[in-house]
Amino acid sequence: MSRALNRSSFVDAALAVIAEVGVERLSMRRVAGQLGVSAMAMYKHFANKDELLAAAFEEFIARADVLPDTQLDWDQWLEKLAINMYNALSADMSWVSILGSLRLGGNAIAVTDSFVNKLGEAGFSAEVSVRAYMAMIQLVVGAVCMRASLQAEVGREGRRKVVVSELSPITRSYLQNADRQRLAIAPALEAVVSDEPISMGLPLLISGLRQQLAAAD
Amino acid sequence: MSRALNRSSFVDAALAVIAEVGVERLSMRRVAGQLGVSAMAMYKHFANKDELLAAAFEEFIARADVLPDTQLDWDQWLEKLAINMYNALSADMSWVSILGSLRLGGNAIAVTDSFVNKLGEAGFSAEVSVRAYMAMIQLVVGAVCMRASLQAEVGREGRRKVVVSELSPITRSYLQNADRQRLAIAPALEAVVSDEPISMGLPLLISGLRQQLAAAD
DNA sequence: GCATTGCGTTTACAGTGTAAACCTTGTTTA
DNA sequence: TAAACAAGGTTTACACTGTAAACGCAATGC
Repeated sequence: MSRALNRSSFVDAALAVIAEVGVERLSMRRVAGQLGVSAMAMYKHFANKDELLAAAFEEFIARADVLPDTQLDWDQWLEKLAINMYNALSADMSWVSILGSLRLGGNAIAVTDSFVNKLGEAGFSAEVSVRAYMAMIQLVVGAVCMRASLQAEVGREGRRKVVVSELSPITRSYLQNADRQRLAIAPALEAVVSDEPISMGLPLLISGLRQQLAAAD
Repeated sequence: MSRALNRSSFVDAALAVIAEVGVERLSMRRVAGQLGVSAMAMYKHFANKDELLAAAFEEFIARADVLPDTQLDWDQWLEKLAINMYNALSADMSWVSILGSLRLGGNAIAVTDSFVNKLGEAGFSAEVSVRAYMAMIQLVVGAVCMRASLQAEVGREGRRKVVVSELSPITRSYLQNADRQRLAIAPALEAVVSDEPISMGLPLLISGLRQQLAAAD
């Protein structure tokens, strides 16, 4: 039969399925069906579904092509990288639902390496660079998670009013001790939801790094 | 029969199941079994599994009791809050696997409100406060995600060597253009994994905020 | 006393991941 | 060349999932 099937055929098919129906609806049978092949065929190439997903995510990272132009200064480079990552993940947002259970692969680590290299050239120590990378990727991942949550929330039944009666006893008592019966913040939060979530932490992170660099000189 | 069953009985049972086997192995039948009741019983109290999970997470947040002592200064208060959140999520790490698909509830928003209030007292504008909150929670969520990933990775087959041959063509070509055949960063990364991931972004964020506060005066 | 309604039950169905055994090839070896 | 092997597919089977539909029973309101 179609004997050309190999690991990457299935990865391609998996990415196609994900683009179409999202990660959470990916099933072995569906991916196999994409290639007109039985589900069990994949088990000759992948130990299990998790391994298939990990491989697909690795390929996703590679294709996303997130590394910015090397000519940029470290701060712009960092910002661009974060935005690229955020955009890539936002476009296929269903990845977030399994980000926490994915295994890191070589491609993910290669990106880290480039980052540390770039900041190293700018005068940052390796340790600070790694910390900065962690912070950046945490911001990106967290932002995508939030975006997914907020979007689901908004899409469900329009904006939802938050009232104190919905709160748990613990939190409610806290609020009452704070002498407030209403959540003043709700409107501000809503205004912010429509903004790009990644634009919040990033400037703070970069300005913190600049300060650190200046202090070291 | 045990007619005392209500929404919160099931939430309690769900939290018990999660503590025992993790979120990803929670099933309606298992939760119901915990109460000696049929699975379908829950559908009289929750529209579906997602709603049950959302309710369980709300209760989880309330019980986590993350809000720090109000007497603390804003920076220490922020740091403590982030650490509390991180610890709470780390203890029941399986939440991360669905963090991206959870719906936000009143409890989550109440924490936001307290945060903005605290920073408001310290002289931050509402807008900066909200941004800071977003950044903080993104760091926390991202850190937990990373921790989960890294832990899974390390637990799988010991430390894994990263070699260039495992990389995708795209990434490999980037690395070669960068005149490097080896990933120098691997050891540094490994050294960092055992550290507390949340300790990286947080100081950077706080120092960025301090700078912003000083500049506003 | 009777209807209604709340809250459980059982049954059923389509879909899941994957183990086990099998079949069909092209390749290696005696 | 015959025999053995291995790669990579197939079919069947199993335990498990979320949940729709119909049913039953007890407490409540008229």
